[in-house]
Amino acid sequence: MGRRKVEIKRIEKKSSRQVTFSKRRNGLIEKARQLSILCESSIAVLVVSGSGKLYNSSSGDNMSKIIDRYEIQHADEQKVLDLEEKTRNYLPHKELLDIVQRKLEEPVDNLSVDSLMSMEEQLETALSVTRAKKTELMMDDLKSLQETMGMKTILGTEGERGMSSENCSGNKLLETLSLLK
Amino acid sequence: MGRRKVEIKRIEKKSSRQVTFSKRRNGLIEKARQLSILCESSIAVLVVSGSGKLYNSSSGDNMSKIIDRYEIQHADEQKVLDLEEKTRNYLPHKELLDIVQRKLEEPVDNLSVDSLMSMEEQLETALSVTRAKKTELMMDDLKSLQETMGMKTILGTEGERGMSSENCSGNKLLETLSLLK
DNA sequence: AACTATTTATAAGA
DNA sequence: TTCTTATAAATAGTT
Repeated sequence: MGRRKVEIKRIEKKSSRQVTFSKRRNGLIEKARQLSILCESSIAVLVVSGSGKLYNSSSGDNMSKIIDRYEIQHADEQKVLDLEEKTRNYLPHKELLDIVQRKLEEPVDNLSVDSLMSMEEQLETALSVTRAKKTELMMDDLKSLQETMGMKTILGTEGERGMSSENCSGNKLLETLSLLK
Repeated sequence: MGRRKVEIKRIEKKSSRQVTFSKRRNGLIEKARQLSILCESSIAVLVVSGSGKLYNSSSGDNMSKIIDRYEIQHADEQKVLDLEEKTRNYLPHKELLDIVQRKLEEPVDNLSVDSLMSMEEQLETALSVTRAKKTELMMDDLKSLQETMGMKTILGTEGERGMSSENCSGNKLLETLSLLK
């Protein structure tokens, strides 16, 4: 939509690339805003320019909420796959937490940016491992829930009486799952 | 761009809203893809429908990298503001870390999804506090760096010899800052 | 899921 | 950068 059709490939001329970047970025964000209003939805757009500058917009809800919603769905499932590798590559939890604890007890003046950055990294790992464990557990729950469901179908609706006590977390799980998909 | 002009306000008819949602969502994601190619940029689009379903796309780089880039810039600055409030509302670090440590030592079978979710929450707080402390320190460093810079201007380029040892983290800080904006 | 009349976005030029 | 305008592209309503 312009004086001529453009192929979708990198624009070589830097000045044109910059002008197009600015125009289309605004266009994209405006489209996001419209969609969020027209269809009652929450939309986040994050744009990182070639030079690393960040542009972002969120409509319908705030950015953190939208990103959280993404992470609920994706962060764990990826991380559970390489959980073992991660635990191999990082300190065991006990050691890690000992270190964090010692660090946080130090008076602020003795902390360096470097040590805090490293602590941040390690806490993130602890967090991702915790999340992965949670996902693991939820998957197990889901499996036994599905088994129970299957059994219910065979037994008819009266079968509920036979639900085993191991699956008592099913209701909480269902609540959680309804958030997930 | 259609048979008639539409006002940008919630579409009341559910079926039309759903059709428009689907068409415009695809349009938005395609626009993002084009922009990322035309202008060598990385773009994330996250869409949460009214019913809570998530659609997302990333082009130019993977979603986690783009979200990380956003969080480098935003997560901390907000959190440093209500750092005091947060530390008031949560367990002191030492206690928290004791609990996390005990929990992580338990055999997996004894962990419940609930306790892991709570641990996750608490680790996130520890993380945000750690980040806030880091930001605090960096701000302090920045201040003294600016003071040194000011002094250099007054003293001329030969003034470098006088840089105080407290500011030796300045170079590292500059590296970090260049990532931030 | 296709079609097409229109509107909207935007490429190039000023 | 901002505006103008010819044209391409997206899409609203229809089938």
